[in-house]
Amino acid sequence: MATIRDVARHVGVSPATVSRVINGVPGFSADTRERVEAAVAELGYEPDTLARGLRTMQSAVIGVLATAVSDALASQVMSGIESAARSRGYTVMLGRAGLGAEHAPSYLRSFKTYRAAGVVVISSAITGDMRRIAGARLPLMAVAIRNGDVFPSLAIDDEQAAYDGTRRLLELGHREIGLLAGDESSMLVNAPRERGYQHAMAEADAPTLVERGNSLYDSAPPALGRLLERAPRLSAVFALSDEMGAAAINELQRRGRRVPEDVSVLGFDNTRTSQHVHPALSTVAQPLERMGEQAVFGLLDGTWRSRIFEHRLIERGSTASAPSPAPSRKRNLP
Amino acid sequence: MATIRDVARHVGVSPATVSRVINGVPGFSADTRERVEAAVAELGYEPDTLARGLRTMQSAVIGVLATAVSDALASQVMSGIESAARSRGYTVMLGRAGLGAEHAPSYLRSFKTYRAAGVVVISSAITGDMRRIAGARLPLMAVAIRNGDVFPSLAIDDEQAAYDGTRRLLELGHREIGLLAGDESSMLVNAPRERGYQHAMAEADAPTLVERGNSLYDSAPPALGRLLERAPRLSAVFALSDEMGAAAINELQRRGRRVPEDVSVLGFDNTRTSQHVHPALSTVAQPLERMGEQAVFGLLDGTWRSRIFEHRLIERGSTASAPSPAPSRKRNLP
DNA sequence: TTGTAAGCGTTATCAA
DNA sequence: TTGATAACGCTTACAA
Repeated sequence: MATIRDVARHVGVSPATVSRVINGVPGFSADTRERVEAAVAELGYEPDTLARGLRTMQSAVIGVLATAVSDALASQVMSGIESAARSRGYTVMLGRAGLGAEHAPSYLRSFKTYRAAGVVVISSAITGDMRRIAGARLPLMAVAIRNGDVFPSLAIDDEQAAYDGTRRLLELGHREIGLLAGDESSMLVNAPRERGYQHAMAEADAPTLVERGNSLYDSAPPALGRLLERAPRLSAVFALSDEMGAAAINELQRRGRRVPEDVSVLGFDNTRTSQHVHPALSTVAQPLERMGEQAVFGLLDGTWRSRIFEHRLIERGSTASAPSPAPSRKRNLP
Repeated sequence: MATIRDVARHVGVSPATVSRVINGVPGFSADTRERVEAAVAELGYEPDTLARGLRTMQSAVIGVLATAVSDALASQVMSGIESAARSRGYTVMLGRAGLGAEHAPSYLRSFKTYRAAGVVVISSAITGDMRRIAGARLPLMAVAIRNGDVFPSLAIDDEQAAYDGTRRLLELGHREIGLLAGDESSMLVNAPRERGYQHAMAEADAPTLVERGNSLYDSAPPALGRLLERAPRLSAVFALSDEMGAAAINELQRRGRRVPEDVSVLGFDNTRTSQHVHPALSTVAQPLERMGEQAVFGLLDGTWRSRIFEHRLIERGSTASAPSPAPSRKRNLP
């Protein structure tokens, strides 16, 4: 591999001059510039990132911390991160924090010693510990989760979004709406969503009905079972994740209920999973890729301030008007 | 951030000694070792990866090149890569090559200047171009794709796997089995799979029936439509990707056919998508995570030789015996 | 068992 | 407009 000295020698200038040309630092004639560029091309010279990073005390990497790398939501955010990073000439370093964020410290240390420009943390909280490890040089920014001003984040207003989703179901004439919530470990995103649901239901004077899964597919059927046991005639299910929403659709159909004719299902997040069921899952969308992009731009431009993104209700085939209630026997008695 | 000199000064030894202790290079007393370790802990010293990499001419990073970051198959492989890398103290650098591998060169160059220990390329071919850019120092290893001995890879025997899948469908009594194939751009994995299908069908003297999608969900319904048009009474569909398989199940049900009672559906890859439909998709499984792990171990241990992994048929709810043929009118005529 | 010193490939400072 | 030089933090001969 050619070094900057090789190029310098080849052109007959000093390494410093070559460096200036490469980095666009003023201080060279148009002539030398051309000759340097020619030599760079001819020798196939690539600046050594490690040496440069050592000298400048920073390198062109963005760290990413996801709870699980094969998670659909995280994948979509990462997709945005990658494209933004690439557009700025940065590369992405990937770390899996684990469900309890147990690997976060070691990855953070690693990112720090690589002199990463910043780290985006996907849908898990930035703890004081993490901040302390990262230190002043390494800005952290959370995506798809927030906690007031405790840490900088790019997220939607989960409470409002869940409120809007519930409202829509209510508007469609549903009253018995079951909530498939996530587990305690992700309270920062689940609690506000639950509040949004509770709020809308209270406003409409409708009875609330909550069962808890863990946001993953397999947790939904049993939770749905419990919902159905408590409210056999429920006409809508609001799942706080698309995986649970997809599972709800499938489980409902397995139990002989039609979706959306008998019961409507609404999901959350708009991950690709929502399009992999039939009928396709209506869902409360977060602009995940855009959030990923903006996170790296924020990190790189030094404007790592929190921002709230617009959520959006996407209605696909899984939601419809509530079925007109079957005539109740009692009332029909003369 | 503390440097190695700070630690040295703190202990009252030379930087060299500290370095030796840290790297376990023989040449220090038990006593100094303890004192150095204490100082390291006290100062919170972390060796600078960049400086170390510059000096040793290599760094603890593994590059990953995926066609798309948010792809389910790639995600699963990456999951294995991450865990193997972490177990060896390596970090993962992520690159998205794009469908036509258009970004592969630039990422490869980047990985090279970071002095990565190796690169794993997920389900796309390693071209001569890529090899040339990587040079001798940067080993490349493909996963979930292969091409004889043209490049080193970890993959299943796609032809045999598709053959086995088709055989199983045949054993279940199916004869009219439609194939939902992928597109030309991924021929290295699709062609052998198609051959496997053709081979099994020919052996059984059954008519072949192929329509092409692009491996993604949305491409399947139209392709399935064409299949159904050509063979309205087909009793099984073999999809060469789980997304297409999932889509086939949903589309079949939408058209009023029961799965698996009327038509069986078999998928390919065993990505998480296969479990997100109802009935759950039977599929030909590749050990994706394990392949990812083994790829990094191979890269790191310098044994980057091709290896064929065992595929496995996973039967879930989407496959069953062929329906007994409805009595054909003609034959029933006396 | 330990220390000295050189050098990895850059860039920044200073002088020309 | 250019060049010499030092320094970034580390490892590794080589010397003691």
